[in-house]
Amino acid sequence: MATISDVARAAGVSPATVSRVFNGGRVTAERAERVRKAAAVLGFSPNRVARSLRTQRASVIGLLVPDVEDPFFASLARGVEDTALRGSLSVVLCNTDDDVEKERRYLDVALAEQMAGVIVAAASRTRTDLSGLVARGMPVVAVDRRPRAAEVDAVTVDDRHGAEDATVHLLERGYERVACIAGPAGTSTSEDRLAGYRSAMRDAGTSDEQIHDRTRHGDFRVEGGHAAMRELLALPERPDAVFVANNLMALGALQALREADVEPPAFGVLSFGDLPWASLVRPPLTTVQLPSYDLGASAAELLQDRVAGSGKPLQTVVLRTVLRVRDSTRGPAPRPA
Amino acid sequence: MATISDVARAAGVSPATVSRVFNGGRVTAERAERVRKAAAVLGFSPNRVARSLRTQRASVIGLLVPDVEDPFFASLARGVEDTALRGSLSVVLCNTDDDVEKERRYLDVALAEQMAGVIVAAASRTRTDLSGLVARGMPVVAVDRRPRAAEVDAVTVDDRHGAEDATVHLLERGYERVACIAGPAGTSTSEDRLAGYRSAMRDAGTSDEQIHDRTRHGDFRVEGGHAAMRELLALPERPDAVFVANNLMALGALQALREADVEPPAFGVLSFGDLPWASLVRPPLTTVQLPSYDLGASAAELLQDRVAGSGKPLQTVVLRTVLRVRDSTRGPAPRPA
DNA sequence: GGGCGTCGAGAAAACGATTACAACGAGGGC
DNA sequence: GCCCTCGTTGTAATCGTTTTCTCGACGCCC
Repeated sequence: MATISDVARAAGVSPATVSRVFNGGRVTAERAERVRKAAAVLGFSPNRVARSLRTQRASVIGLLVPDVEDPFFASLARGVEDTALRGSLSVVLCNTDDDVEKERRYLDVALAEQMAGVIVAAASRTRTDLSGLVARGMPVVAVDRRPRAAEVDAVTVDDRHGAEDATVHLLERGYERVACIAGPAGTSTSEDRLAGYRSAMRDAGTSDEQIHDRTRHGDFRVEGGHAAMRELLALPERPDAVFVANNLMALGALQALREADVEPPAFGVLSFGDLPWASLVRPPLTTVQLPSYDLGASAAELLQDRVAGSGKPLQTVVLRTVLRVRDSTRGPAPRPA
Repeated sequence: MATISDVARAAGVSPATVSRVFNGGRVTAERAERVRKAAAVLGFSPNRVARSLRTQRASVIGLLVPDVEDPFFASLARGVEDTALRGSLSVVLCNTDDDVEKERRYLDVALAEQMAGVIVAAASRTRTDLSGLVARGMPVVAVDRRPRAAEVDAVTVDDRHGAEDATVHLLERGYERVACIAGPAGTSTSEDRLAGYRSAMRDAGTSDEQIHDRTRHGDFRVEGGHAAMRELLALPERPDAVFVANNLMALGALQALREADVEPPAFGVLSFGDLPWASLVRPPLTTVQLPSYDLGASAAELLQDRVAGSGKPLQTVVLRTVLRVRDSTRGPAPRPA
């Protein structure tokens, strides 16, 4: 690779001048032209590593998600990447597997790598520690999940209302014993969605004991949804519908239902979080659609502002969910009169 | 952040000694201990940017895929990331959208960023140009799709045989007019799969004209599959089964079938490339399972070898596909005798 | 015409690590 | 006892940029 000095020599100027040409310094038109020509001939493009070292700012941001194989986070990642590209930032992808230790190691890398900033879907609301980054002046944006300490910008969805609306929908459709497969304790999304479910159930007159009995916690993964659904089906007072707190667990729940020969919509199924194939499953699945792409895009925009040095006060952007009603919640079989 | 000199001062040694402690140089045990203690106290970890500049080698690799929202590439990305992590490399994610120009820009970034290497699922077999990177000594591994110029390592699947087996399966199940929704011309995966389909059809005695008439090209995306399926359904001699060359187009094809009230398995549907929900669609979809994760993992391993300076001759690793038979190809309705 | 402000360009000092080289001390062989 | 060798350590150069000075030239105003 040609260096800035090579270009300088070829154009008969100093390296400083070349740098100024590429960074918008004041250079006479004639010299700038000579530099540009020389750079083109030599195929020069500034070494970003050296630039980073000097400016103490990289053109790379980190994106920490639990698992990019989850369609929700894949879409979010896509939103981040598209937006970052427009700001000529590169995105380093990190899968944390919701493992706080793994997450911590990645955050250390972000520091050592002098990344321009980090977007993180925190593995744990209480145990994820972003204060080290913040203290060292690294811009951080929380996405999807709120971290406990509120010292960073955040982009989330309105989990609580989304879950409440969804649960109300199930009740309105005539289901009488609506169960809930919640996420793991300790993530804000899980807790908020559970809160929404509970709130709707209480409003409908269900007792706290019943609500508690009909709630299971999964791990936001297929297997967890499967196991939780089996437990729910084994209850003495078997539920007739389930609100599942994320897409992958809904997949597991559907499998469990199929194994037990229980079919929607006689048994109502509603997934919080869309699935690309939700309309193809028979019957098509009612879902709460999450603006996953926009979540990523907004987070990336917010981060870019911070990287550029915006001094705005911290903000939390909350995006809306949309209930997409399909056949899986059409209503229970009419009861014999 | 503490620098190496800070640590050196705190430990009462020279920066060189600190560096040696961290890079396996010869240092007396007593001093090494002092250095480690000082580093721990100061929370020091070597600045990777400075290290990269000095050693001319980064700890970041680029991963260029068409679209990480495609479950196939998401899984592949996951394989790359997991493997890279073990070698303490970070992965920069780049979505090319199969756009050669966008891909070229990303390759330029890889150079400017001095990345350790690049794994690329080439946007085009003929127009993707990796020679610039290779000429500058950057390790490159092609994944999933073979580039034309064979001067790089590659990890692919056995597309041709997989497609041939799949087509044979459809024929064996009694379908008589097996159509094909192929990918865009110009990618090796598309061409190899089409070749496999053709080969099986010819062996079954189908004429080249008929084969040609029953073939449509899509863009590897949902919409392309949808459009192609509609065209196929409108043929005067309507096919009774379709071999779809990738997962997303299969999704589109299924939608088109549903809109036309055509149901598998009376109409056979087989997807090349798995879908996480293939078993949930009714009827469950027969697929050719691709080792997407392993594809990524192998590519990352190969790249790490190269980064470490392995002088082995170039290699191409070909992974096997597995035909996963499900109900969508159970066979056509028995014909009236 | 002199002083002053402005603008452009170059020299050189960072940024924080690695590493070639030289220096130094100790130990062993003769 | 001297010299050679070997193993550790420190000094300083280096990677390729950006950026702060400094300097010179130029133009303008009084």
